[in-house]
Amino acid sequence: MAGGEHVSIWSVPERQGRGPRPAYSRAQITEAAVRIADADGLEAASMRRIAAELGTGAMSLYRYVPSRDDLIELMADHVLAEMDLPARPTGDWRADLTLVAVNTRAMWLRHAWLAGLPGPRAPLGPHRLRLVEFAIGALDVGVPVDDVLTLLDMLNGYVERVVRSEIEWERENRRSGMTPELLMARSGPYVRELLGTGAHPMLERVIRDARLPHMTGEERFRHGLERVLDCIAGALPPQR
Amino acid sequence: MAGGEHVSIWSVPERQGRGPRPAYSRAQITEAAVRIADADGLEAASMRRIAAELGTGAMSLYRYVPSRDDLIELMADHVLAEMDLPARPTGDWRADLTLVAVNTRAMWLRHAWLAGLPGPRAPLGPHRLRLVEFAIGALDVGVPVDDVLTLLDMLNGYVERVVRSEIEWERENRRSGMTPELLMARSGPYVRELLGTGAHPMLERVIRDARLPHMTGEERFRHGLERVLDCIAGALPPQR
DNA sequence: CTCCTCTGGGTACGGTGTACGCGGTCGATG
DNA sequence: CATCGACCGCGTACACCGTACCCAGAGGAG
Repeated sequence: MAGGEHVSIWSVPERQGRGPRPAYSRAQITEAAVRIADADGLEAASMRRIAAELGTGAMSLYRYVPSRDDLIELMADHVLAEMDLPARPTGDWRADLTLVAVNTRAMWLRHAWLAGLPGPRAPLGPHRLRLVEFAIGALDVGVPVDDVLTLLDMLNGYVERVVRSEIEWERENRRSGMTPELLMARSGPYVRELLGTGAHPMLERVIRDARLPHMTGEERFRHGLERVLDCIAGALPPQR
Repeated sequence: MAGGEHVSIWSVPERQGRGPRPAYSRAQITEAAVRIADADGLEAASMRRIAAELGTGAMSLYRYVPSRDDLIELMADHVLAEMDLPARPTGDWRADLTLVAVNTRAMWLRHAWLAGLPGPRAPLGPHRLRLVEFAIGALDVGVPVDDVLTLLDMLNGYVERVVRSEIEWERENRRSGMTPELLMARSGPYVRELLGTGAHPMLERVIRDARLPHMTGEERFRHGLERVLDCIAGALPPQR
């Protein structure tokens, strides 16, 4: 595959139709990679292992994809296809954005490796395009387009941050093989030492008063999401 | 260094004081690693290269740090020390949060590798602790602790998301060695094809009407930040 | 002084992404 | 239809990674 020259994978056509018929396809390779990444993490989805999953050699994949980074971009867009949204916004922006947020969280939890990807660049993948179309359209309720973009950054920022921390927490549990309780107990001495100094009154207060940390991830997320949507509502012109 | 058993690097003391005097220190190693990561990216900060920077062998570092992941956690907390904040919130929550947000952005731009780190787990590093103390304290203006946490997730989510995309955009420019204009021109055909289908009215509208994309990163960030702070203001009980 | 822990450092192992080159296969062209 | 060259799958090779394990020697504790 031509190396280094391309702008983004989306401008590189899959094939140009001379020579023998390809035995695989980008979609096939992408699906295999996603399967492995879901099971064993993104770093396990190495070119060799993906190739092995397909029954071929590592270097064969480079006939289909310029580099592993490009393949990862394909993976990221591929899983977005799972998110099924109405063809166009329903007119109820709050319901639409809730749908996007909840679906995004579910997808990130299903594909935890999404959390480790680089930030959002231009949304050039077809499925991402569809998603931003829907989201922007949902908030297209008489507010300047710049404000729509900002509000969506705020919402998506909240979603991604909270889900990232959920994922990280779960990974921590899995990695150490401990129950949450045991993990708490392990870090207990350090935290107790921290609190003992009295230099962290807010941390103390959070541990004493906050209810969020005792809720399930789902509850915590929905609760915060409503707050964020309230904030957005306050920034929109009065509806109707 | 004892492997695998520890909960977090913060509960592993640096030394226990028998035998010969250590030639290096965690701080020294961390600083060298940060220097390299700033210059050439996180993946360039390999154990071998960090060790070389200090004039020693790769395996010597493991006397100070259990693993590279732990070293990265040390790095992340280390750079937070650059953020100088007042000892305690000033009483003007909006000014305080602006300070945090602007400083966070500046730090991420200085240390672009922060964008690739795993999500926020429990804030156990000393500098991160200080930061969350300050932020929570700033918003401690008569609203339930849970709401404070949510609003901060929203604010930090916005900041991180926007800065991530800034970093990714800049990395793209650097990687391809192209000017932004040339890059635009390169992806032009693809985008034009997209718009030609008429299936993306919102994308079209953004390209036509949005002013945000034409502002500098700093302007774009400040502009959005004010919007987010407005949202937070709306969620607080009336002040005074 | 002896002992025993801890030091810095080397070697080795099993992985990684991918540059390059090979022989064989076929679609397009003469 | 014959031929040609682009494209196929794939193996080898290289430089690099994190780190398990081992060793000789330094130096505080008894």
